[in-house]
Amino acid sequence: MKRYEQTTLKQIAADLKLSVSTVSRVLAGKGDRYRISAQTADRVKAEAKRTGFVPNQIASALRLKRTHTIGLIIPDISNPFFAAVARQIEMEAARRGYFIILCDSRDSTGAEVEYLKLLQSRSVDGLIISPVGRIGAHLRGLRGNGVPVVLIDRYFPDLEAPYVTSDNYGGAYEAVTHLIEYGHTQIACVRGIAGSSTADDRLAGYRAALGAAGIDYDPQMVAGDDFSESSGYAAAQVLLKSKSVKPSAIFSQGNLITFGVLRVLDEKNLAVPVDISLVSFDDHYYASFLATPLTTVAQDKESIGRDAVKLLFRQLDQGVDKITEGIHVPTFLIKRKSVAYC
Amino acid sequence: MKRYEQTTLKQIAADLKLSVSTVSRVLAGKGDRYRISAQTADRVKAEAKRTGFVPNQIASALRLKRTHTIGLIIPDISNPFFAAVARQIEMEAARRGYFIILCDSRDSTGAEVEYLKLLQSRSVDGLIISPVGRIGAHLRGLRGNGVPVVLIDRYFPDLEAPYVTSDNYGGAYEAVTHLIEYGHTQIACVRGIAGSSTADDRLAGYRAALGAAGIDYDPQMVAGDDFSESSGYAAAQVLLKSKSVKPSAIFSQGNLITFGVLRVLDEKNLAVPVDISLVSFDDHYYASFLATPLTTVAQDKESIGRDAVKLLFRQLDQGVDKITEGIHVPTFLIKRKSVAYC
DNA sequence: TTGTAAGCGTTATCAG
DNA sequence: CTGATAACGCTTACAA
Repeated sequence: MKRYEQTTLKQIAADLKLSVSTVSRVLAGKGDRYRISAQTADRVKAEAKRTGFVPNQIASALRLKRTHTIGLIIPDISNPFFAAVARQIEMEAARRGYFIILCDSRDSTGAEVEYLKLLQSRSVDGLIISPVGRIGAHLRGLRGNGVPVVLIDRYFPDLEAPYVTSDNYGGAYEAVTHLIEYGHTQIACVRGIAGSSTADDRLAGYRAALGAAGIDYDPQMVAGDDFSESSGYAAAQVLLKSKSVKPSAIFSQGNLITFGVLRVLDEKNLAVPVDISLVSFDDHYYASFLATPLTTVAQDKESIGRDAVKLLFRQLDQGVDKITEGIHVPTFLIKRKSVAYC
Repeated sequence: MKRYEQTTLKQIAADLKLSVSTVSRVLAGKGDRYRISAQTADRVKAEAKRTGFVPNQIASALRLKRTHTIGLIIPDISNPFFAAVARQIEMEAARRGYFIILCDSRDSTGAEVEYLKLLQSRSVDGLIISPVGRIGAHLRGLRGNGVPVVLIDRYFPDLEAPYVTSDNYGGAYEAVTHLIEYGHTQIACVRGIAGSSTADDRLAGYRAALGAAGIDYDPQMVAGDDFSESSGYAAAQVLLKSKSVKPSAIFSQGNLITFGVLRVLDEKNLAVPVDISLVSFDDHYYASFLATPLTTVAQDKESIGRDAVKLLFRQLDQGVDKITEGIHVPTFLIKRKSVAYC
């Protein structure tokens, strides 16, 4: 806050005819260690309370080179998945006396790179990021400089940085296998943004499940550009309009995508699951109340957030290069009513 | 970031045998104003680029008493309403070169007060807050100190602080009137947290609509403790179990509440709208895909976020006491299929 | 056109 | 037990 007439150590010291160091030590809780007399300590505390002293963390940060701030860059805070993860991260950070600077990259690589630079000039102590593009290089530089970084949701195979993500491969495998068990062989996949580990791993899981069942993989069965509603909408349209392909089931890679798919289904008067079966990544309250309660692959957002913070602080404690671990948090398939026998 | 060997003005100055002030002036883009020769300016810029100089905003903030940071305190970032507002706020702030420190108060007054103190010690330049409790006193103190504050979603009638909120009264009035037009007279209201302007105004709108139609207000028709799903669930249960009251329609004050209500309806095998009609505050993608597409009161979250930032910066420019304006952003009723004739 | 020096508020080191 | 002093990195009068 604009600290108009904020009390400072110096003022308290002057008022009490003590030195700033003494006041600092008392107020920093180091009175005992420096054997400040109980008397002076009390006087100082009283004066601090009287004047409403609030320590200036900016000054402290400058001196200590520790801001107690961590930067959080995510593609879209209004996506329920990221909102839930962000919430968990904020809580875990707060518990440890850290603040979160929230940066919404709007799925733009440019914005992301810009944020990275700005956060650096804000001297954040660490960074949790769900990267949009392949900014491995940038991050490598940061890590090389000793800045702790944790990737969430998406990671780079070629960047030896710690990350936390769902077991996207396993989740997709389970979802598609579920579909196959219900007799489906013509299964479409509406994918997220190509090149992201999230979309790639889910696609790999999809292919593996198909393969395990002896079903040929057909690239025509895959569509979609990113994780947005509009991409889901467009993809579902081409999938359902196609002459060469006739899906009896759809595997959607994300919650927003699913809305797009549902919109197309709605427009075409296709009912779930009688006309077409549907499984979606990401779970939410609403999934059970949809026209057809949705079968979903739920992600453990709390664990993702918690583990991300844990990995970040471990780097802070033990050094950046000691931690390169990647965590794949298990998903779980919630069976509702959007899958029927083919 | 932990700026291990970060370049500083001093280093560049030493390398170039110039003074820090010169380097500072060039790199702050004030070369012209101080008539630094193009020559030296170029040398400085080149060296800055070569060494990857990033200005230390912490030092700058200490010197200038401006952190370019604004604190955002909200009750729950995973509530889609707040997530959307937060996103807008972040974007507007970023446009102006400001960062957002995100604080999730978990609807706890204690946490909120704590955050307030911490943000103060972080010297944020301003504060946007959706208050949980009646912390008017705290905020008054801040404003008295010249700290810009904007309230969102909820406001205090007794605090002359600027705020931005939906026209909750009007939105509720319209929703309930809509119900009445469909012949309902036994309309229950599942409310949010008592004492919040949001819940109070929506209740007032509800009562006014009833009154305008000559329907008596029955306190038994009102239940609910806060804006959570569990509160909605509990409230709907008492409402539907009650002997003294038989609602044919429900007006839910929030999106999470609505999930609770739906859960009860589901358990009791009550269908919307044939057995009971339902209107809910807050709109979302999912509302149109629910078993019964939901009639909702949509809030203009973008405007709320945008206006909040606008009011904040106006205070920054013109002084805190100049701005005390309250903005009520219009809502709009989206009619879908959850309301039927009684 | 450039340099000097003071100061933002804190903390750490050294001294007593 | 307490104090003086330097330093963190930057900005800005004031000088030259």
